[in-house]
Amino acid sequence: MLETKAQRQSDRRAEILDAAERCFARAGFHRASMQDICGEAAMSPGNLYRYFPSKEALIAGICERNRAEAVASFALVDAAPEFFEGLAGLARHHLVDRTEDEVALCAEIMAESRRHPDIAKLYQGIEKDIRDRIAGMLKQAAGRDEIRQDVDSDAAASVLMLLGDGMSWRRSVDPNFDAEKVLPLILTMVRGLLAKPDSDAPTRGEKS
Amino acid sequence: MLETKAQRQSDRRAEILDAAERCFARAGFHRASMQDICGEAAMSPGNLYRYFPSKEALIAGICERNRAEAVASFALVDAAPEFFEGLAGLARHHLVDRTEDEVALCAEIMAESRRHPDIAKLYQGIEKDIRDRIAGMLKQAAGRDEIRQDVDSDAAASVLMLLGDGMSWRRSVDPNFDAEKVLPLILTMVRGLLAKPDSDAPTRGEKS
DNA sequence: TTATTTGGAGTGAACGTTCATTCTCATTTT
DNA sequence: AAAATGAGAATGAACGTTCACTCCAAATAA
Repeated sequence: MLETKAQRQSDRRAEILDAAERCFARAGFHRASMQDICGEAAMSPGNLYRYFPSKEALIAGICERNRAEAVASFALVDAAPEFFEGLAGLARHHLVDRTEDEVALCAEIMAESRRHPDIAKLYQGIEKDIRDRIAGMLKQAAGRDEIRQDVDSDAAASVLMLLGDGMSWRRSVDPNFDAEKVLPLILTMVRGLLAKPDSDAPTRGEKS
Repeated sequence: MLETKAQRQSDRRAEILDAAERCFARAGFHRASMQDICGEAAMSPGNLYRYFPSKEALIAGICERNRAEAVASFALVDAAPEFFEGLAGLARHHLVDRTEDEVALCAEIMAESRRHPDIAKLYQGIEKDIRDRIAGMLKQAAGRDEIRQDVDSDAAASVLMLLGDGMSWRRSVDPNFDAEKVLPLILTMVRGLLAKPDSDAPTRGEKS
């Protein structure tokens, strides 16, 4: 009974965040009014404000949810038998399989974090989490001798995140962008950057 | 006399756009009020509206100015003695040398084009311009036998633009991002993607 | 020359709208 | 009955835009 109380609250909050995500993805943070979100959530403003104290708190809530999901997705890499295979899976999951709305929402949060200091702090925390995890992943792969030893894992992590952002933005800005078509080229490039020079997985034609 | 009249108008418009750029870069498009811009331009609202019919027209004006500059910067590649050298120069010019404000403004326009259909159309026009120019650049390099012949110049152009967007966003979102440090890795990757397999410019050690 | 007209440059208060948030009151649950 | 849950009108601030008006330099008329 006491459990279900908290559970109901939590469910309601999740529903509201779902509605907010849809609205933000559709119209952007500033153009999505609280009234819109109330409509989407089938709820009155007064009631919604009992669950979230401000519009900003909605973004914060959405960020936190996404953080959990993003961090969890790194299990894909750890589970894969070989590093580049895991990386390809992660890239596909994160950059191709995502819905338009998810990509749009991510773009929206990035754009918003450029101005709102609180969101910026929150977002940068998430980014740091992800960056550390990527760097760790690279170190581990180097330890297993799956990639070259002399990579600067910090700089390489930056490059991977940069590729991710680039893919996301291209998707959300260019209607003709075909992530499926571009992904293999990206992976080829990353292989060129990280693979050991004498790798047995030739990138294109190749030569040792 | 008739010339100077039009000239004065044009100068005034440029001044207003300068002010608007500063405001938009600082606060974002939605949070920069027309009053702010008027203040920055030292001009009353009524007068400003004699030069631009709406806030949206300000963004459009800024886009057009940037288009001209972006397109012009491709001369850097054409002027370079060798393809990858030219590309590196372009990348540096576009991704490292730019001021924070310029990067922020670019991010702002991208974000805005995700919602405002008119801006989207304008921005996509610019992107098409740039994409075509990149594709042409690649075709030309292939013709000169400076890069491998079997690159899909369309997909490769997408990749290059994606790298540009990624760099820009990383710069504007991550305060610790060091473009200078990452650029060589990017160029290495691009070389790996485009260089001829028997190239005399090995990807990491170096070079003739 | 001096006086008068003209029209573009510029002003800033005011308008109508939108929006996040709050207040009051009703309904349901415990 | 008391507390939690919900509704929706009300509030007040902020914003983009407009409008009636002033100012001033140059053109024209006297």
